[in-house]
Amino acid sequence: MRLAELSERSGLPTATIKYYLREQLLPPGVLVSAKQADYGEEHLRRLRLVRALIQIGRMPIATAREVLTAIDDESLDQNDRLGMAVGALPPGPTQPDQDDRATVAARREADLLLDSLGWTNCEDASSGPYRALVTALAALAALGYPHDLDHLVPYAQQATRLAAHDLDMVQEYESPSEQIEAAVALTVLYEPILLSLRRLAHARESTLRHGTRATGRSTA
Amino acid sequence: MRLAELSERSGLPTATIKYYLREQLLPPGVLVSAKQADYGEEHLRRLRLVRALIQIGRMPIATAREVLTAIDDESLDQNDRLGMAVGALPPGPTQPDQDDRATVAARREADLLLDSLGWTNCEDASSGPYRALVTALAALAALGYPHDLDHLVPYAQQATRLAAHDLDMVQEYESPSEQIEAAVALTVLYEPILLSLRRLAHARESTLRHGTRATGRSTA
DNA sequence: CTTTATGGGTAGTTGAACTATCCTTGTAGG
DNA sequence: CCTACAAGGATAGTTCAACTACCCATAAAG
Repeated sequence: MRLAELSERSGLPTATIKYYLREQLLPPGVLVSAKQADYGEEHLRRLRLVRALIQIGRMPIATAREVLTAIDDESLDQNDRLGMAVGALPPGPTQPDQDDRATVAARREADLLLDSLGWTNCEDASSGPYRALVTALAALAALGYPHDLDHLVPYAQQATRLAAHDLDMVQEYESPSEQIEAAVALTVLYEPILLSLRRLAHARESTLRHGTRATGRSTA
Repeated sequence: MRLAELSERSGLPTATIKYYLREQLLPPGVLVSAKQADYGEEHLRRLRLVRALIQIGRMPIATAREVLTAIDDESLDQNDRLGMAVGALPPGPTQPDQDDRATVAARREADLLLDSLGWTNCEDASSGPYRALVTALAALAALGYPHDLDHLVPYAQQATRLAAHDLDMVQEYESPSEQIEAAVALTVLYEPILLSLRRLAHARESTLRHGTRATGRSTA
């Protein structure tokens, strides 16, 4: 199909698709003649994935490119490829963390949690999720909110169950490439689902506890 | 304390603090004399909350202002105030949703899920979380990934447990204002914790299932 | 009484994600 | 064959959010 048709079917302006081609988020179409390219269904699908990563995953274009590069790299072995793809997902490794009092304490708390769960050496101090965890714990501490093991362990338990469920989903796929794309897509797309359900559950639980309650925008 | 000291203690440039004052994210200090203002500990704390909302909650300044306005508004009754505060948190109500095939189907799936959980009328179609849920389901569908009840119910169950835990935390506080700030802060700050733990659990679970595995940036 | 710092306002900067334009090249109808 | 319309590709411009640098008048300090 032509660029114009790709644009129509994806709902994106041609200028945006050209931009994605330039940024290498979308592989070029096959040149049917020096000035005409042809795109297939795989381009449409890739475009949908790109939009999911950017809009729903809220990740910058450079990050999306990294992820897609890892997904496409058939030269690496499966483990490295998967590791690079999900490792590139935001939150990426942030700056070498200022070592203020609060951060050091938060890091200790995080290590304590991971140790108590037996999640040793799964992640060293450089991974995005670990950093994000420490940052959030530091912010909680700075505001005086609870962030000790008693409060974190329930979260970790639910996370463990979700992870098992997620891995089951990924293992439904056969080919390495499919599994890696599934791992990326399901990691990213189930995040808003989880957060939305938590918010909805807050509202539900609050109603149960306090009777009627305004639950957001019903007033606006 | 002076602006300069507030800047030093919060780690933010004075220019940024002045910007937040202008944007009404921070109440003005008490004018000690037409050209000198004085700030207290509550300003420092508010500044930390603002940074948490913006950096960790990744919300735009305008949204943070809405949330803070609701937190501060002592004129409303507790339910409305809480509802407005958490209702303003992102993802806010997005545009009136294009009614393409995929979105309609996703909405039906979402309604089915909420019905099957008995979460009726907790949230109507206009709330942010509901919209985010529908959007994510539509994206999953477009990519051909599972998004049916069987896959969503486990997520909803874990979300329910987390919500109960969260409400317990909020109810530890006595005053209405404290509860509302706690609800906002804990809603926002536990989100990255939950997502980080899920990612870490993915790595852990993957190691258990497949033996060694590259878990992200260890290769970079 | 001078020097330096402060608060407040205004305008400029930066980076990300597009978007509009131009130009060259095909391609097709007559 | 010739002309006109459209596609592809490159380049520069736009928009928005979040800061940030500068300026000026006023105070507080020495």
